[in-house]
Amino acid sequence: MFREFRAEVEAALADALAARGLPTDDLGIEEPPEDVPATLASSVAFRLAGEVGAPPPEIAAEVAEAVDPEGYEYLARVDSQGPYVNFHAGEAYLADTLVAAQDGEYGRLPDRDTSVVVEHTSANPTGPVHVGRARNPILGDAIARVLDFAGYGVERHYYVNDAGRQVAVFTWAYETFDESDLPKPERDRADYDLVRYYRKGNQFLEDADPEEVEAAEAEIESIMRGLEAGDDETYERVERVVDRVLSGMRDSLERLPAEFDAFVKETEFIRDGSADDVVDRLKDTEYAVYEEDAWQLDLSAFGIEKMLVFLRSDGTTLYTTRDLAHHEWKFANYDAAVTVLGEDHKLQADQLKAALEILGNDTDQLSHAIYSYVNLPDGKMSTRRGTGVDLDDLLDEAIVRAREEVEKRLDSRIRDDELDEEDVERIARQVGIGAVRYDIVSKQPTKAITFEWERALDFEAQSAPYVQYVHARCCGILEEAESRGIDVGAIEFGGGEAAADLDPSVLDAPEERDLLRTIARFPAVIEEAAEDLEPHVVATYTREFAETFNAFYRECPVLAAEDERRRDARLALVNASRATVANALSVLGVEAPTSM
RNA sequence: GGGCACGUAGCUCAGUCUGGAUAGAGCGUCGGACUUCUAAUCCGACGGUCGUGGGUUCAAAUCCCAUCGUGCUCGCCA
Repeated sequence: MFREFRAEVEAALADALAARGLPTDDLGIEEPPEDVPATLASSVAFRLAGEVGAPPPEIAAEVAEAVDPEGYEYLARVDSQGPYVNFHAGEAYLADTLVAAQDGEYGRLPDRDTSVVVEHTSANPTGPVHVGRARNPILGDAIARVLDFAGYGVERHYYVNDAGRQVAVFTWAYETFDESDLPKPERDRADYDLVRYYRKGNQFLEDADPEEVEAAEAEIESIMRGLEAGDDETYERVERVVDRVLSGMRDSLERLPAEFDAFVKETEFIRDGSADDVVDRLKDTEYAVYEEDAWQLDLSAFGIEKMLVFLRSDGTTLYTTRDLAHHEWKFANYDAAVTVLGEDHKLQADQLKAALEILGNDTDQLSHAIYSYVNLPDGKMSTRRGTGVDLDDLLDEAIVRAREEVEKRLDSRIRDDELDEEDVERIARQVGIGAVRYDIVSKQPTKAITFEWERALDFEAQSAPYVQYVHARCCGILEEAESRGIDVGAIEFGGGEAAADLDPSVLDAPEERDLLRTIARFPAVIEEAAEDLEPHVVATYTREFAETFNAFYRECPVLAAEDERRRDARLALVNASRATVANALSVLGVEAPTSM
């Protein structure tokens, strides 16, 4: 209801100002501090002081007087406090919020009939996913979920780099080295198995005799040429390695979970000729220059000083050339495209956008979500060098520690439900993985993260379990209600005749009203997170929500409420809370346990 | 060196885009609350030159300029 209320406030204030011939371009609508009872406020009086020639408090009082709440559904009262105009929501605001949030899909915004392709992760298929890379799928998946919940038609794509030097090196190494020369794999899975060849190959290229290296390089180059020429046999050799490594990486990603609608291969854009088509079209533009036998793009008109080579002197395309074809394909098939990238790809992303514009595309369709890398306290993670923490190890450790916490609490449980081994397993997994995911998704993407075990696996407040616990509490109350024969789903609202009819106005405790007001804001939080591609605002919201709910939980007994009307209203409020926190967690990709 | 990001309590972070009411949380420290719908919870105390210096403004953590520190980047790699 917050979004509706905000729209009413804007309209009412603009009307009042316009009627007095005052400018309405900046209404100064803001959320007041916590101790101010209003739902929204305006600081417009400051700006009008010069215009009107009166002190702001005087103007604020006048404006408050001039705004007419008549005819609005939720705007009940307007007053002023010092220089601020305060807007108060009426009973209908809270009552309608309570009703709306009974819907299990509460917070989902109306369908926008707009398709968005979210490309994320797209890690080179060279080995197991490590924690340094894990921010991408966690952020990317959350962005996809937020957009979906905000009413977009979302597809998730993983762009597979199966045409670059790295996979050529990999293919050569796989075909060259013998398993008996390799260390034991860290796990019994394809990506852990094959990465040994990749590491061995890279090590060889660094350390071996120059002659041997030269021979190896010749082989690697022939693989790259074969790919470029669309040679089927080479393609099959490479795919044999790529597909197997990728299947292992997918297993890791699915644990987060991060799943994809499509794995789009770079080689597709070579084989269907679209990369060549891009080259031909770029050559004809005024930005194209032929220097040192290579075709390049002068992007200085776009504020980019670095030249973009789009065709090598040997006539082969580059990653970016193929990515241009890839993006034109996205533009042809979707209304919008979002790509989640590490900050090290920032320049490349800018070049890509400029080149797409030169090719005549509307680049407003393309947004990049850029995040900073996750480093270890003593340096970078690298698949090639084998430094870094594998995502699987982090998730395993998280589950082990979560399990210890569950077991530690088993004895002291007040609640007399019996958790069996299956429950313990489930809770450990939900909490452990949720904690890792939440830790990463709750921070601004631009901020660098240094990975530390203890911090990533801290289950205390401001973590996933803190929020998950609220959900479990809601479920506990609702379950208890059901077991006492109260049909929460059948509680009806306002004006009905049954005794169980619910009257939201009995929710008059400050904790109840705070909770409803917080629930009312949820759809606006989704809207903001989707617009800015910043799911961390949803995480911030879940914390505020959990705090507000816990205050309610402390002060307002539900099942032991003084009378039935109050009990039923509170049950509805718990039901609304459950839907809100469940959906907020779902948007973050964090599971919501029904018991903990 | 050029470009881009980041710098808020001892530590980890919200708030910055869109300037506005005494700058908010958590961890840690100290002190309290379980015969109660789950204590992975709650309540209280302590803790801040919002990197620094200028500027714009009635008003700056927020905008502009400079500066310091950190990270990323500046391949016919991806």
